[in-house]
Amino acid sequence: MYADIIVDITHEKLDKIFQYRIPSHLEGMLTIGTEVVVPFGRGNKETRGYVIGFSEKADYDPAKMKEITGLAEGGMAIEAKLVALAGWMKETYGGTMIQALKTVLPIKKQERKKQKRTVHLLLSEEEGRERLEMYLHKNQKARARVLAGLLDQPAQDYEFLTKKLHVSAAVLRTMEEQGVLKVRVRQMYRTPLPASARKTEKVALTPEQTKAVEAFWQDYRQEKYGTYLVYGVTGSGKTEVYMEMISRVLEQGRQAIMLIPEIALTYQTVLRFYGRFGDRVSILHSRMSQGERSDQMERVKAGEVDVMIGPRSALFTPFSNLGLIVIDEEHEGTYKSEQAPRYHARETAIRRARMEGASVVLGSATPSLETFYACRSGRCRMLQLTNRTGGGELPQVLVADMREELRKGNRSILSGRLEEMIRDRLEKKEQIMLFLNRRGYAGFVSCRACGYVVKCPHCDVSLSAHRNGRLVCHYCGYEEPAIQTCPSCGSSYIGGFKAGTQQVEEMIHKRFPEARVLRMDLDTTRKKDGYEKILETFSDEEADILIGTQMIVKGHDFPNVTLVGILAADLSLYSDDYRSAERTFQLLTQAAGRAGRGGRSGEVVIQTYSPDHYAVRMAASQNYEGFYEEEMRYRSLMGYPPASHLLAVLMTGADEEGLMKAAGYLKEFLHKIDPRGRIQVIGPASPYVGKVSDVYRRVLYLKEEEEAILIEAKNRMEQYIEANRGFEPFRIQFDLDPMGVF
DNA sequence: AGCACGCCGACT
DNA sequence: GTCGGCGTGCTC
Repeated sequence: MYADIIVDITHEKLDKIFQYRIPSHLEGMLTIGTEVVVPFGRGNKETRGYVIGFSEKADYDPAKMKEITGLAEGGMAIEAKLVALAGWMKETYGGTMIQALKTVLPIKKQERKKQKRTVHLLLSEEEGRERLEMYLHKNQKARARVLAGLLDQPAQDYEFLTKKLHVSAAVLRTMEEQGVLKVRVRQMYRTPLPASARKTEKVALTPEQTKAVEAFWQDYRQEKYGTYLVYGVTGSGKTEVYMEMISRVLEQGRQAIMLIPEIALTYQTVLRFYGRFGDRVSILHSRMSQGERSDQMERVKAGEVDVMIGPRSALFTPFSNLGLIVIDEEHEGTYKSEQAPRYHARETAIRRARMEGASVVLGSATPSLETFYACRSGRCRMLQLTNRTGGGELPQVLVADMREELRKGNRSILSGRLEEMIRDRLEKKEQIMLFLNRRGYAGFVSCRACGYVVKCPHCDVSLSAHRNGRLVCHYCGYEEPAIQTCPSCGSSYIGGFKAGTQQVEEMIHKRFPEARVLRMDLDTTRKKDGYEKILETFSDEEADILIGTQMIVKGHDFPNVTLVGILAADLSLYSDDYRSAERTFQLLTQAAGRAGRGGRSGEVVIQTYSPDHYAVRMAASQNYEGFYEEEMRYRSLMGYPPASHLLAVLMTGADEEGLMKAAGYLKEFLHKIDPRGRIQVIGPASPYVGKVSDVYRRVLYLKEEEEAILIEAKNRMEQYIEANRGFEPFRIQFDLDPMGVF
């Protein structure tokens, strides 16, 4: 009997199974997922690794095979089921097996991954030059390279430096001993868990909510486990529905996971769960310390917890009898991981549920196209909530055509209509929210006179203005020179949008000097508790107007808000990726849902240069399905997800020319393995940020209807990259169905 | 990634 | 001849 081990070193070349003999003192003590220490490499260096299987026969010369040293001290075992899930994640999303195993491990014992190493030059310019002379004289080429690099730029990223200059850790270590440089390691900090809450009463469900719960329960009782979408307008009481479903699953002796996009925004939700389920509930979030996290995991393992609430990573809570996974606000982009494996929590949850015989419940007022598409094709069952529980009316939405304003001579960022309404609310002592959606804004160029937006003739996404003034497509690399006049109407009011929240605040101060204004954006919330303080102040009605970015649109009801102004709907509409219309529709709908929550009727003003765009029109009429139909037509036409699948291949490296060549080789290779041209290969394009601290970036996009074919192509590329030394100086990452563009 | 092996220039 | 740096190959 031999143990199959994945060693804890992230490198493509080591991304395979190593077999070890099991010493007699460990017999019967190892299971799949156990963390062990093994001798590895020529020096038999003690290395950590995970047991991912056992084999009867040796696939490697048994005479050369080494023995497992022992169990890893303080090691975290991964549940066997989660090891299988990690295998699927590696296969589907790319990356190494050890990366997949570590993401599936809810608490990492060591913080190594989070450390950032930088190299600093300790010598003065003059001393450095002298030392460089000496190195060159002694023919110490690697040291000379490093020193020359540091003289050019005295502080550099460790990984970047070793890759770019092709020097080993040993060289840097020697130079550190010589006092030439210093390697600095930066750590993360910790914050504690919130205090517990008082008991909340169980609320009686409305007939509609009951219907949704019963539809789910009918299947569940018969052990029919599936995927459901709770599709309900803002304020329709989705959380009550989740809680009832969870409570029934718990009665069966099973456990539940509830995923939420960001803990801070749903603090109130967490308190409600505490109130309902008491201390059988636990939470997990990014700002909790290592100790706090492992305490919670201990409780899970001891069977003291039945419900885990948390972001994406909470999906991997090692429950012994998982029965339900709920994903609230399933359309949110935070469910997609930014690091390899770049998994999507929704798909991964569905996979985990299928492996363990559990159900998945997704919830949203504006479902992702993926989920709605799944409902249409029968892979997901829709449970609809159409009424607001408080009986409140949906707000009335007005669209202000900013082209018209310009024609009338109004060049400010506030339409006459909105200004008038703000004045009216200030007089009535009602509150106002002004929303500037800058997320995803990528410097598109539009005409303020007619609304024309410069687009790529090949990809139908907006072109972005680069620093050099040229307009560039981030999908295919198409370029054209900047333009001075609008090709559509001849106006010279063509250019990028420049206003930020500060400018809006200043403008409001000038127009309404008596109004008390709060601003919420990255600057004002960076301070500790800045976020909560601002919301509290506004909630206590100590301010009349709240100006903010997308962070003001979700959670938190402000009953006295009767007017919501969306200043520039176009900002997210013409960001340069294929999801921009969807994101805009979601943002506009969610922002509109902020008005009139307290029984009073609310109004929403959407300011736009594109009043005819379907995302704006459909959001104004709160017509999700109308939007879905239009948007799916576009996605099908262009072959974007979910109509088709898209695989981004992100390549980074210091050598721009070599990078371009490598991307070319990879594209050629794809044509070779796909002679019938099923897969459409686009690029290599220069991403929005084409260069970050001297690291160049290039992206290839692959389009293909069938996911399995793209995954196969990814695997072939991974093999090809590993087998060819030419790719060594570059980092290559895969992203299946990316959320945005690079 | 990180270690040892072995090649090759520099110096005693 | 020997010392020591640096590229190369391999890791159960």
